[in-house]
Amino acid sequence: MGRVTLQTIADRVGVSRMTVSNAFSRPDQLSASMRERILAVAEELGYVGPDPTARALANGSAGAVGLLMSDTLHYTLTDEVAMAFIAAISDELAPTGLALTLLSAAPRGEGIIPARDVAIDGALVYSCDMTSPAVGWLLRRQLPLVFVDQSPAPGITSINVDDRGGARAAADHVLTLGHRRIGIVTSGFGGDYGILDDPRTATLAFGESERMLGWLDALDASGVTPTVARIPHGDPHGVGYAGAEALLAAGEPPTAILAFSDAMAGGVIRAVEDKGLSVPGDVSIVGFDDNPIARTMRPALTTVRQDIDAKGRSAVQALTAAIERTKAQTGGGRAKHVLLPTSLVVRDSTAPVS
Amino acid sequence: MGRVTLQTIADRVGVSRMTVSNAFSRPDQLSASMRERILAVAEELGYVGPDPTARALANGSAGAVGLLMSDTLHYTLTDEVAMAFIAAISDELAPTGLALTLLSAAPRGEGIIPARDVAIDGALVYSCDMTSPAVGWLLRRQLPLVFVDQSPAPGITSINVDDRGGARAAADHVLTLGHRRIGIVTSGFGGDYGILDDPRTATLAFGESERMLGWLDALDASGVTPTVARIPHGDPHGVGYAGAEALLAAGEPPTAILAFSDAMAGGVIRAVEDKGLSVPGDVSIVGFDDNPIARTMRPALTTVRQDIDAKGRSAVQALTAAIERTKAQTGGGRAKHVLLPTSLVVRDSTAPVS
DNA sequence: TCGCGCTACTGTACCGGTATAGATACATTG
DNA sequence: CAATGTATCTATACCGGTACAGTAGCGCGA
Repeated sequence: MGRVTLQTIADRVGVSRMTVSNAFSRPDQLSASMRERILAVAEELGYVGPDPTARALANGSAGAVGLLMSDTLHYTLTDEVAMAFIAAISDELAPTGLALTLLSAAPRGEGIIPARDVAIDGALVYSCDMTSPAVGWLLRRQLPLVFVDQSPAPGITSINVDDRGGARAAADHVLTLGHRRIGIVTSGFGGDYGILDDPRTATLAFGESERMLGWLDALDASGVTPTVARIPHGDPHGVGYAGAEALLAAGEPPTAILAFSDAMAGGVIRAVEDKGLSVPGDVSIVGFDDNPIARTMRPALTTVRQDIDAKGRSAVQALTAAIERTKAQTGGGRAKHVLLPTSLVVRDSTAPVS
Repeated sequence: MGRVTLQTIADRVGVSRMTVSNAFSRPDQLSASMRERILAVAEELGYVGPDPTARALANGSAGAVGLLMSDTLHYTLTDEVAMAFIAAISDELAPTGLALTLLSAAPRGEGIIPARDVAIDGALVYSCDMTSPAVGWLLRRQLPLVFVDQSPAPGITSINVDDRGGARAAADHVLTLGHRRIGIVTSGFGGDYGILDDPRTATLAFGESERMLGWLDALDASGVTPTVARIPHGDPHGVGYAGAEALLAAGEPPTAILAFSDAMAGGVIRAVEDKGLSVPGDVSIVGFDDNPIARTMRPALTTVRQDIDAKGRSAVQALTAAIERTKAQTGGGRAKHVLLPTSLVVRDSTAPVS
């Protein structure tokens, strides 16, 4: 027995296929009694409802949006901040009925490239390398896109966080506490590793670079030159640990360390304590993100808070708006560039220099 | 100007639409020179490739699999264990070219139910309530399904972890250390809350119930009756904290506490220490899952390890196999029921009773 | 010179729906 | 009672591809 389609039901009931379609998709187009008859027969034949694929083709919308994340999907998926972002997205997406499809940027497979071959109505591009082929495909497909935590591109709506301002606030905070020997621990793909000679000229990823600029804004203004340790991307705890070790080994140890993320700050704390120093007694530490773990860490971590929920929600709103516009053929609708604020959250990992 | 389709290109090149289709999808079906001409024109017209939706309809496969998670997608997405599971899934899925679509079980939207309306080739159902309408839709759609961390259902492949055996090992461990006053902290949706009179008769979710049985297997065998605190589902840290508080307040405090998860164990540790007791000096604590945080916790957490990576990979393998079978019309292919092993990992949060 | 097989391309019929413009029959109105 | 609605259902033409069964042309062996 072949598959049950609208036609199967139509034949059985003795009406046109269109009427059956209406019974499911536009109930106001037929009489209640007819609708009931049709639904009864459908039920009897085990028909679940119009086939999503066929429906998608006919009315030109897939019912899903894509989420493209960095090549290292695995790392991203074990990162609390990224997860909170996805959670916010899914919350905001739920009432729209759109599903969220994860697109891996690294097409390890043969010829199948999700960013090119998966049916979606639009996509969020989160913290990706612009030169990635996956981003290229999305652009070529002319899909509505929203860039998040990426270098804003002309014509494409972007949602960013004031990383620079937040980093500046973090550095100002330790400066105000009297610290002058300040270390920085950061991490990323490619570029230079180890103790950086000149962090201003180093090749850094977008977010990393913004935070670096913020830290340096404040430090330069006070005439302080930080020691910067940059570790290859990897497990954040390990990265933070290695970074702190490098800083503590390099000449006079810092009395304050600014970390690229809270996850890395956790490793920094551990390394400092393993060295026999106390936090914040001997070394003050500031993280970034206000990861949930920052609050449960011991000592509770001073950090720069970004509103991840707002980030996810704005991104979805911008995307759904763009999808609407595309559907309505309303051409323009200029790309917006949103910058969400950050704020310093002072907890127990920072103290005046002793 | 309308949209560019195969036909547009065909007209332009002066060949049939089928030949253009072959140029993209079956290069061996035409001459290299013709293919080049076609690709050149396609490039010129800004044609990206065959439309995924149309292709999906024509060859009957969507190129994506669904992942249905519990109603509280938000909580799930902030849970390290669930995330590690997703990461494993996406790793295993990558080479197949299938994308992963997140299906929310709770359709807050108007009439759109992702589990019914999104185009997928099959789905993983992770730790869901079987009575959830979303599961019902997936079943009715006759999609290839794999159940993970759920009560196995006849005819549906399931992947489970030996929760019961693991819990038994955890309980045996503290018994061996000499503990006799043992507390249990668990949590879930619905059912009874507070200190449970009889944990055997309580209404518990599947995973919760399996672990409970395991703990009781061992404790009963030693004639030990545990005190069980069950807290409504929520932030695991808070849940663990509240559970431990309840145990410590209830009569003679336990010298060992078994927690439903590592995340909850974190809250338990904090509550115990806040009470002025030391871990493991006064109270030994065992978690469950071997969450990455278990290792970085202080004291490092003794826990029951489950191989989440294997869980995700087996689930994907089972699902892709089922999808293959469906495509090949190979009817049967009996449902498999996989049970992955667990193992006790002893760290610093347990010690002999003093 | 005929038959054969091969390559390269075409024609047609789907995949399973939806939009839109009719066609009917019956009720309403002046 | 004719004219106009209006609620219901139907016919047809897509949506943008792919499968499969041709057909034409050509090299080649006998």
